[in-house]
Amino acid sequence: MNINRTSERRLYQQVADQIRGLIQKGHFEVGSRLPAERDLAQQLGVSRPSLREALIALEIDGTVEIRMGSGIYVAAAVERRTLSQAATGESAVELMEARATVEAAVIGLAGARFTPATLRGLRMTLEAMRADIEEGRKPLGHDRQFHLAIAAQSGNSVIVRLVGELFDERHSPISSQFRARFDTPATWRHALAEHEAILAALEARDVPLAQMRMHAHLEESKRRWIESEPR
Amino acid sequence: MNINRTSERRLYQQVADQIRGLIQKGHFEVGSRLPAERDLAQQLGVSRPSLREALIALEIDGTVEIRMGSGIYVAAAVERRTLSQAATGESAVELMEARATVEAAVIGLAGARFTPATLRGLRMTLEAMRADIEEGRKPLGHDRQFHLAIAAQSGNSVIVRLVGELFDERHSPISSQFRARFDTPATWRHALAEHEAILAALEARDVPLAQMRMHAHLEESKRRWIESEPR
DNA sequence: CTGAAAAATTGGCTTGACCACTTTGAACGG
DNA sequence: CCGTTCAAAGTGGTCAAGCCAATTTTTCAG
Repeated sequence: MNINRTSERRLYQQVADQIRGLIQKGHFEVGSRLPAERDLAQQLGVSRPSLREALIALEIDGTVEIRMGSGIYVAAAVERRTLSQAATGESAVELMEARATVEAAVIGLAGARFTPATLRGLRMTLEAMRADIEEGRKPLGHDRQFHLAIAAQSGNSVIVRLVGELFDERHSPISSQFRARFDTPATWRHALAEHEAILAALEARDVPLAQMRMHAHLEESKRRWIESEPR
Repeated sequence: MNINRTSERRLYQQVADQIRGLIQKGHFEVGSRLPAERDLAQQLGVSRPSLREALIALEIDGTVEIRMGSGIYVAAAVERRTLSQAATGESAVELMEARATVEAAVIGLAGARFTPATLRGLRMTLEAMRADIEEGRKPLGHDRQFHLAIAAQSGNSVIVRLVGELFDERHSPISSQFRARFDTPATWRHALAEHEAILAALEARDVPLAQMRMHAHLEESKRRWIESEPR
């Protein structure tokens, strides 16, 4: 039961995913007690501090409940997820589908309103995003800025709010694992390339193409999410 | 900078709170680097593993960003707007434009999934709406049901929630006058007729036409709203 | 001045140990 | 036989010290 030590993702994230998987596969009943920290660490092939870091992550997202002196228990809240089999994954999928539908439509609305100035702004945002990636920072903020700047061109504050809320939902407590699994330099580079394709279509004044590419971008994000899901 | 050791809260939670406080009080600038783990642990009077547990909690909730070999950085605060704050600066006109854009796109997504059974359901809803109007009741509930039933055919719960929230926003305190001005038998009859046109397009399996008519319906609603506005 | 290599810095992870709280079960008294 | 008590075992909570790997800074040769 060893874990790849050279992965880009931190060890506690891998361990947390592994434990989530074991719970969802039914290796541990809801409400039951997990093996003691010392034993579980040995079974998973990691040290106790690393296991504890994973347990804190699992405790924060409500997968597990830790009782001092007693043990680690599978939280009742997980029951919902177990019912629909990885409902967190599915809701993340639904979220990305919703974004694909809405944001493609929004480009249609914004359509003709793009000016050279706003296009320059978008390009600057993407350059900042590229710098983030190359310099090891998380480009999340500029990712958000790109999507919101496009929405803003609709001139409709309700739509801007909507796009922002959907974007932020990836980071709600429910999807806290989203970032952990999704956030690697490789996936960010894909996202950047797709952003640039969208911008290129906008610069060419080809609104339908920009719509298609926005849709494709969010569908690809969904696919990357699904494929990164631990088995 | 000592921490109460006999508290019931776990140490990592106390440390995480303390660091959040320091950031919020401005002791650490956004984007700046925090002291190294070893130093920070000593400053806070805890061991390095305990500090690391706190950092994981802070990393998960997005307060902090950890870069291997580089340092711990204060993440750019993603300001999360609350729903209550939603309506500031947003007009009913913008709301209806947003609905027109989103709900037309949703029909495209739901598209081929309409079955004879669901179409029968939609027709029944419209009959109930007609009955409401003729018998002097407010058809608001069936109006909502019609829009939500269409959204539900997308098979995407995020979209259903979205359409529902946008519908309900007409009735937020800000738009309390909406109903008073808009809610007349004449306008409801117009709305019903437009609903029936949408349904007819769906029954004819003409998705693009249905999209156009949904868009037109909500644009017409907006127009009726504007024209009824007192001058 | 430039660029590459070495040193210092920093986070990532492990081992081993001790403390505090909870549970368990056996001894004890009724 | 049953309930109580209390000590031992089990479990999470925390700490200390150290080594490794990635990054940053410094040094120094060209």
